[in-house]
Amino acid sequence: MKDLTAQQSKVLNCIEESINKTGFPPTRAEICQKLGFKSPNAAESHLRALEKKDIISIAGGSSRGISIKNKKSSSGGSVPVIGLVAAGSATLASENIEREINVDPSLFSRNVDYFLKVKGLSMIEDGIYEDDLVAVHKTNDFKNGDLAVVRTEDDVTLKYIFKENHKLLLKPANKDFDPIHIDLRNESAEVEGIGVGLIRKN
Amino acid sequence: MKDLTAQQSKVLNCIEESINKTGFPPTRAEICQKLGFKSPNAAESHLRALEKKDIISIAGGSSRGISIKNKKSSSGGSVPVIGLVAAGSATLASENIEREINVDPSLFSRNVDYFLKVKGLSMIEDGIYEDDLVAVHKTNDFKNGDLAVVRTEDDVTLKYIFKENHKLLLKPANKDFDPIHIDLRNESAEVEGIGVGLIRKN
DNA sequence: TTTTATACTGTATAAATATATAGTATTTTT
DNA sequence: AAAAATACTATATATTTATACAGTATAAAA
Repeated sequence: MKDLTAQQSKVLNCIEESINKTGFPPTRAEICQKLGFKSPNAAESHLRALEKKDIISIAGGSSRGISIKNKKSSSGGSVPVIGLVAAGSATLASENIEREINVDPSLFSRNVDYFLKVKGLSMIEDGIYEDDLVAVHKTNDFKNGDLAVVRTEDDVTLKYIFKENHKLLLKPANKDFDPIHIDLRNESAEVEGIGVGLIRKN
Repeated sequence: MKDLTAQQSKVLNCIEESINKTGFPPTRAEICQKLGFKSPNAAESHLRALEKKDIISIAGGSSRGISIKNKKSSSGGSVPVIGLVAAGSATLASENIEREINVDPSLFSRNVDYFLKVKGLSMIEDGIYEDDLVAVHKTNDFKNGDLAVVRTEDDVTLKYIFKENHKLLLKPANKDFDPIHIDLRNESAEVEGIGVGLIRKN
């Protein structure tokens, strides 16, 4: 599958969010409003690009006629649980999958691609504990303050993310932990996804 | 739940079919075409009736703004979500059920009978926040220190429970809240169930 | 018995919406 | 270096769509 641009991902996310939240796809104007575009044609052309890449289909002549293709498992989706091995990669590689659980896709605001089993105490002040399962929506798009799964050069970590120009701030929710500053000119870092929910087992 | 008439069922079917087939809800005109009505108001009034019966919701002022409520998906154990009304009863009475969600029964250590939507901040120090859904296993059996849903004489509350002879201690996880002491010789209290897990939506 | 709900036709229209066209600018691909 | 794709603003408009209003008729509930 062809890769999506950052903007195209945002538009796709916007569509997903609308369907999950309201039950129906957005209009061009609604996409513009959510993403800050000032011309309906901004949304239109992104939609056409997504259609060309076979990500969505657009029903001509009908309002809100957007549907997402290859929509995997509308109900009873089986979602893998991935353990964060120290300094390991949180990919969907089968050796990292601890188990699979069935979740109602409508449970969380966005589609859940996997659950990340939390290691460490860096987020305890915001109620995210060791062995909690954080529901992760795979995307490289985020807003400042989002709970993000970030792959740095030598680690995969769950933190609040803030970006300003070439500087990335990964902020823990634990005063005993220091924020991580990353200068994207020197180091690489990639957002794997954002946390959209949490499951805890007592 | 009120019963639907034959025509209302047809309209509801038509909506479901449209969502499954196209990915978005139908317009009034499309409903008319499919069911053979000649006036858009035929569809409109059926939709209003379905809305009144709380089967669907209609987003005013937007096209195709129809969504089906309590959309319980096909498979898996469906578990109700109960909102804790202030001083209300957390029974499984249908009027308290906010929605139903499907969960993998193997997710939590014990069978989940319902989810309790948390109100208040009495447990925040242990990572249980407002609007979190606590998975509750219905039982009146508990161990000291269990997270319990307790019905007191004038409230239903979620606290850690400790029992010693005729004294019951309900302990919050928030230093701003005082523990509740109940003398079972004077007051009644009943354990509705114990918390076996938690789901949080961001 | 009167009201309310159901079940429509028919007409009309303001508002919502898709969509085309004309530009500008930057980046990526060929 | 040229072409194509990306990423928009800005304007316009035909069409889609929700939705109100005016009726008619029947069945069910109060």
